[in-house]
Amino acid sequence: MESNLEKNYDPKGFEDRIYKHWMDNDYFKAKVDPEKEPFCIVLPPPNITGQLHMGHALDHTLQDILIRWKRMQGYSALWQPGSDHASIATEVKVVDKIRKEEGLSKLDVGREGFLDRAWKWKEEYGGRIVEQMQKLGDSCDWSRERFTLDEGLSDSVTEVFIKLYEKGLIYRGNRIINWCPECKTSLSDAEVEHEEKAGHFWHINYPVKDSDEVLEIATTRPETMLGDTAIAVHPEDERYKHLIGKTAILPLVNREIIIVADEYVDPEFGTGAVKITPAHDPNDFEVGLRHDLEQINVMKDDATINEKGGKYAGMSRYDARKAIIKDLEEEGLLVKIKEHDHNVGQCYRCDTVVEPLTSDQWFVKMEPLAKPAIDAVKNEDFKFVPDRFSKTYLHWLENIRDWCISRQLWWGHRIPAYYCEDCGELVVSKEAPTKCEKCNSTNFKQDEDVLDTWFSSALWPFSTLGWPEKTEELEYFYPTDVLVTGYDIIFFWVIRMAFSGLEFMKEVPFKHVFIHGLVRDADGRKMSKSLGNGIDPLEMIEKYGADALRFTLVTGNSPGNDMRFHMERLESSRNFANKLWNATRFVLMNLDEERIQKSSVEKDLNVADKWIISRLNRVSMEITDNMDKFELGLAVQKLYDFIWSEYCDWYIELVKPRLYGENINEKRAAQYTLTYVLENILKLLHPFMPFITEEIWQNLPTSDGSIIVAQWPECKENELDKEAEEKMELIMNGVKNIRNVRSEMNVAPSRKAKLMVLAKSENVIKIIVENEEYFKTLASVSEIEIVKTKDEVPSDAVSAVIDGAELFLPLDDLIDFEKEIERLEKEKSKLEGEIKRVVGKLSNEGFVKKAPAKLVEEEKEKQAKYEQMLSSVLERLESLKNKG
RNA sequence: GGGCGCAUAGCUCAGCUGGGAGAGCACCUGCCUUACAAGCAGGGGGUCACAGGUUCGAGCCCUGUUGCGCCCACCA
Repeated sequence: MESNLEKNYDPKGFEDRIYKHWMDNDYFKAKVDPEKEPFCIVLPPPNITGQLHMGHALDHTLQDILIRWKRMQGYSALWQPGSDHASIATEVKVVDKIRKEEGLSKLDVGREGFLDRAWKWKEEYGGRIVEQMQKLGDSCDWSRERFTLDEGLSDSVTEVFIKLYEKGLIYRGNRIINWCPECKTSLSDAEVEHEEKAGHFWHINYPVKDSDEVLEIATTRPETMLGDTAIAVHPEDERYKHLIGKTAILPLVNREIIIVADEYVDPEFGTGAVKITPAHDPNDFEVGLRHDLEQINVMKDDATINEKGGKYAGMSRYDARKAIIKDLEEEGLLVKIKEHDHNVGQCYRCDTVVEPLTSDQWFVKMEPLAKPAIDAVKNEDFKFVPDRFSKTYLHWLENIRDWCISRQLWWGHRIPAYYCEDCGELVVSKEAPTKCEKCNSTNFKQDEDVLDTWFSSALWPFSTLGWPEKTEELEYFYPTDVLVTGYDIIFFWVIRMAFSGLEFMKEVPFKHVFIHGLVRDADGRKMSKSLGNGIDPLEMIEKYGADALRFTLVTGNSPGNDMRFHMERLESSRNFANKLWNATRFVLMNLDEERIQKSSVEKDLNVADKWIISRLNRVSMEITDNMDKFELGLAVQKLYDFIWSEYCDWYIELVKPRLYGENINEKRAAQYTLTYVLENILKLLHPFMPFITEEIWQNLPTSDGSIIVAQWPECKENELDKEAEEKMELIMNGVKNIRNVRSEMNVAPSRKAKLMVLAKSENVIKIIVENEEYFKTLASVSEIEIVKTKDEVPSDAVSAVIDGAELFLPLDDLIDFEKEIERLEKEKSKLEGEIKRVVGKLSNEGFVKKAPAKLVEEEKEKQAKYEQMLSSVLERLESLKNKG
């Protein structure tokens, strides 16, 4: 038959067309279908600011594999897409754009003006990443695409906020929080990255009031002394006991500060005396609460010193640090400077060093929410894959602190809280109240802040399905089945989805959390913009095709582990696609009719057909099993080996004689099997390489519709044909051995040779004779002669010993005896090694007694086999040496 | 300070419940065999980091050591 496939594999020629075909036919649309089991994955919503990077490519490939696989298994499979408004990232980008294009600041354009521009930005750029995802082949149900700031999701955010508030789990308070002076907003603990940095320990003397004594303290951030309101010592510290309750004079500022006793102080560390700055240090804040200390915030929102800082006002915190050190030195109060490494918190968005400071913010009270989330993992209501990440999860939840959710930004969900402008009454509600219940005022002002981006992402698994409405989607698809994400966002997202789902749906949001690692560059470095070492997945798709990229990302990758991206691997994936492409061309070229019914060829299937079908069945069982366990890398490796090494390298070669032969029945059996196995290969490969499999599928005369909805091959143990597998093993072994001998003896490939077979077993002889053709075509054998004894074999023959038979190739003058002896010696020592191992095992009483009987039996068979083979080799050597 | 991961062929990595060490790339030899040179056939190459232990049997389980990496943490 004519093949419609292009001669060369060129993914660019069909990937976009295929994607369009899927879209036009609504194959990604998931319906609520009571006849089917639901399967749902929610896409981790990419930021609208984002471009598709390798991390997405990996993350999406894994999800798409699972979704396509389940869809083929007959589930109603929903991959729920959408994007995240990414509060900070987007706001920074838009602010920057306004500044560049209009020369205006955020305040200049005002809240409304800013939001207008931000939405326009979203309209313009928010869709980019969707197009990029489509290049990769993501089979999301795009008709259900959501955005964290769209109406429905905003409703669910408000609903959640109000419910938590009414339950007393959201509160507003003055607490110490992480402040980013660059983004000018508060951050949650998760949004601060800690990095060990070289710094200094400055030892400073604080004079004790009305005495000659000084108290030496040590600090890493001298500028915060402007806000000191106490010094703390350990209550049992003999050195300082007499000073407790006295006051010290804060140098430079000349404020009187109290000396308190607090268990928090470690007498062994530093000088054992700690300056306390409740407004700029989380520990000091706690100490301050215990001792009722004043909080003096000395910084503005850009981390410059404010008016409370006296002469240092207006300086940046670092300039102030220098100036203060200098002044202390001049006053003789600087004792010493020590090198000291310490942890510095940095903003996860802009890397600016975060300043802890006290501020009025909104918080979620975490402890009551964390508990069910902890239990859920302990009770295995949902599981991490691999399991070790449950430790990370539990550790974070068990030590969780309240979550600061308010952000001093405009792009996001505005907090549904209103203040009476006359009496200050706070009202939390969906709409602005019309009248103050306390003072009857009608002047209300909404809270200026927006919510942490992750507050809305936390609701993603149910908000996207329609919650708080009771939609049929929610009923059907929740809880979702698998969440696929990188280990780096367990804290940000997984944890928050877990407790949110449990709180509002009373059920875990997903059954499995499938964790993957990072894609690093070839040198193992993290891909990053600043290093410029990022590899653009779109460029790779352009050059090698999406299938090759997907294949590369999933092969040899085990769950939770980082991987390095190597171009050579991408090339080898592309080569694999090319291999499949060409195999298909071969099949298509050799078909004569549209469809061959199995029933019409069943009686003509030969050992090769039965073998490849049995192998296909076995492999498909194993692959399904691997996929059930999320071992996608193992599954795809098996498939690769089966397709390349068994289907292409062996089976296609095995069918050629029949395809080119005269016997029509034999030919049809071969044609049937070729296409049958190919079809199933395509199905098994489809989740991994969707484009090429679809392109080929649609060019097969035997296939219907789209492979995306074809049925996943299911197989049972009893469909395996062990006899055919064993027979083919013998044939392939023989062929391999003959090839090996010929190659080692430097026999020209064009030279045919007679094959003489010496075997005890009639069955072995029968198999070899029946499959004479294969020896002829695959091993350059001219004819086969069965011999009864060695005497019939010419002395100048080379031999190969396989299990059950001895194979001889009489090569007349071509024999190099020394070489042959050398080869046989090698064979001999190999066999001796094997025998030694087996005998060692079997002579071990413990093994024979305790190992499974089946295993012992197998070892015994091996021993007999090897000994038989060895004696053949020895005889052969003997006769050669006699000759020489 | 706690927790976790990694160490297997020259390179990058697989190795699922313990039962004769694998792949890709690289290397060597021979092949343009009418699907494929992005290919075919054959080959070389590993004390599975180290030291103990459990076991009839350990790359795999346990203990310890070393090296590398990551995460968490309020010692100023």
